[in-house]
Amino acid sequence: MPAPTTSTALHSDPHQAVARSAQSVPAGHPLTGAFEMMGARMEFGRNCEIYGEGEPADFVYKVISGTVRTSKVLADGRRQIGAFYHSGDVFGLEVGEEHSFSADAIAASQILVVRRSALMGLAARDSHVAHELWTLTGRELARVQEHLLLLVKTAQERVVGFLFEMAARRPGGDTVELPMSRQDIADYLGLTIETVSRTLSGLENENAIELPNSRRVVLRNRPALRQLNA
Amino acid sequence: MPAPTTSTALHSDPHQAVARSAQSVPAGHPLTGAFEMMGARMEFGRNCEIYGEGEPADFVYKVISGTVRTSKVLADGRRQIGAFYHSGDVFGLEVGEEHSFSADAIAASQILVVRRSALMGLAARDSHVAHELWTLTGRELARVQEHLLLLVKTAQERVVGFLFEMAARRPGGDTVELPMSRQDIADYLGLTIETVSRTLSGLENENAIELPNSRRVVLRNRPALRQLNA
DNA sequence: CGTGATCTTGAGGGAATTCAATGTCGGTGG
DNA sequence: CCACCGACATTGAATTCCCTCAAGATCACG
Repeated sequence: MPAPTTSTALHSDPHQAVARSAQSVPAGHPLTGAFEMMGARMEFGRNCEIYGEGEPADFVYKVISGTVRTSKVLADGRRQIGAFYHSGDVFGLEVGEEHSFSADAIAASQILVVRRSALMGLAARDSHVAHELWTLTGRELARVQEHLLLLVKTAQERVVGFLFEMAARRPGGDTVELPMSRQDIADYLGLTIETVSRTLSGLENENAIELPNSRRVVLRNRPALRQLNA
Repeated sequence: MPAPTTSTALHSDPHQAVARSAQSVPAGHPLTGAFEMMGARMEFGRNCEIYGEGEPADFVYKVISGTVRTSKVLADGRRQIGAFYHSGDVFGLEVGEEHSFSADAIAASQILVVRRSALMGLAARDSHVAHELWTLTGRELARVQEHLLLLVKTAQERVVGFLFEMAARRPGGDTVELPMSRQDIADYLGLTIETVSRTLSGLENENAIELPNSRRVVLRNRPALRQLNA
């Protein structure tokens, strides 16, 4: 098991803005639209905390630009990353009253913030919105299950699986931009930073990938990677 | 990573019964009640498949008695268990159109089977039912996230975590009944059967637990276990 | 009792971690 | 411009943990 890692988290409390901007929306509006209409757009800097684990889950968030990670610090000090969220992704939608993970921006990010109570109220009146909320949670469930399946594989399979996951998000062809650090990747995959690094180097030596720099990966040989993915 | 394990799965197709027994229910009924009224009670024998991975998710299930496991066979032949469901648990509720895992009864089980379309129709008309469906999916999400956190820990922590999980389910005090085999536990925890067995033996040597027989565990020293749980 | 399935225990090896050192990149100031 | 610095990433060597393979023990059942 990887050793504990410490991370610095700059805290800010930018949520007052929402109260001002939040506004009601005509019932019957589809959620995707409602999100845009009801929310306040906010900026978060690199490593800025958006919310903390255990805080009241009064808001739901949508990434406009940038990247967000959710994470949790375990009892022994180790950090597990729950997910990375990119443009268009919704995060922070909880069924319970508290956030089960904390969230911070990996890079400067624009985030749309919506009152949870507003969505819930809308859902209570409009079954389409209710269905949309349910679908969001269901997609999250599917994502976590995929993540779980990654964690029972070998280091190489985890890293390759991660690369495919990242590649699938943006239509960048075979070039994948990694907005997160090696430590973030390691904490997402349940590996150490050294193992991630070694594995990437190994894949490069086998001509499966190319590493122009540490934050960019080119998938040179997808079939070979597919095979390593098991 | 554990080596592939093969498992025999007796197949039966007992779903015709549902069509006969399914009946509509007055709108506005709470889901918990609706489940009982709309469903057909069915019996599944040990190792009987309830549904298979990739099959249309036309039904939702609730355990009346017995235990159910959901599992998935990975590309390399290894099996990952997604969850164990006990009395009162709902399983098989999908947001998509297909089951993402297969499900089988670990022991002889009574299962309540409900048409998904009936629930969905109810949810479309009654926001309380919709909320209930959403809550079910949300609880499942929380459960999978807990499971995921287990998989990044050491073998000992996984096994201890599993024992606590099982102990929390039934109010049996410190005595925990394990309805599943060592292989099932191993496939749930991403370990080998040998490691599970060794870890349990180790815990017994440290007087943290007692093993009257292979399917029963007595938690002798919860504080010590709590510590090992990290 | 046998017999097979399940579980436990042992010995050895391999994969990932740990500890440690070196390398790279971007920024800042001399 | 480039030397320096800190953060991040890579590489190396040794260790640890868990897996693999194998043998024995226990249990349920005929």
